[in-house]
Amino acid sequence: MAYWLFKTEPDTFSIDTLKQMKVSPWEGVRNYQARNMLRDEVKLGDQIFIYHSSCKDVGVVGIATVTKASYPDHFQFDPESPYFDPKSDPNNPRWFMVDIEYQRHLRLVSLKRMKANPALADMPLVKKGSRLSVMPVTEAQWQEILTMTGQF
DNA sequence: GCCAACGTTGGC
DNA sequence: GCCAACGTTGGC
Repeated sequence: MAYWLFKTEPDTFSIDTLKQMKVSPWEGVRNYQARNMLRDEVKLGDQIFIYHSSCKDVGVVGIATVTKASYPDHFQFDPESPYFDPKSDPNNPRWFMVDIEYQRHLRLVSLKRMKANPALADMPLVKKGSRLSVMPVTEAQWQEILTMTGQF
């Protein structure tokens, strides 16, 4: 089982939205590096930190698990969707997604605190200019962030 | 294949 | 809302 961090803008889709939906597709990832991980590496049962970006309280806010691995993101073929990609070929889809299930909220671990923690210095998240929206998390980083919530 | 122009991300 | 940093596009 592997660990990941998924970014989302809470104004669009928050940890609370996920809690209400219980299970949701993680659609709309339109970045090749992130796509490759969603398509090839994120597996059933993997654990995910949900991270809120572009908002007042930026940071890790909860945990989800993968309930369905890698399948084509159908929104890429929907002209009405903001995630529509006219260049994607239905016979060879460009974008993939997974389904995730809400597990629990965490007390906010802010980006500021994560940046200040040397144990997390290798995370793409804390590096200047990083825009990766799906990233791997090592077991040590996962445990460190859990410890930082103070919830045990 | 280079790289300038452009659009987007995301913290602040 | 600003803007630096980044990824993508497309002309050549």
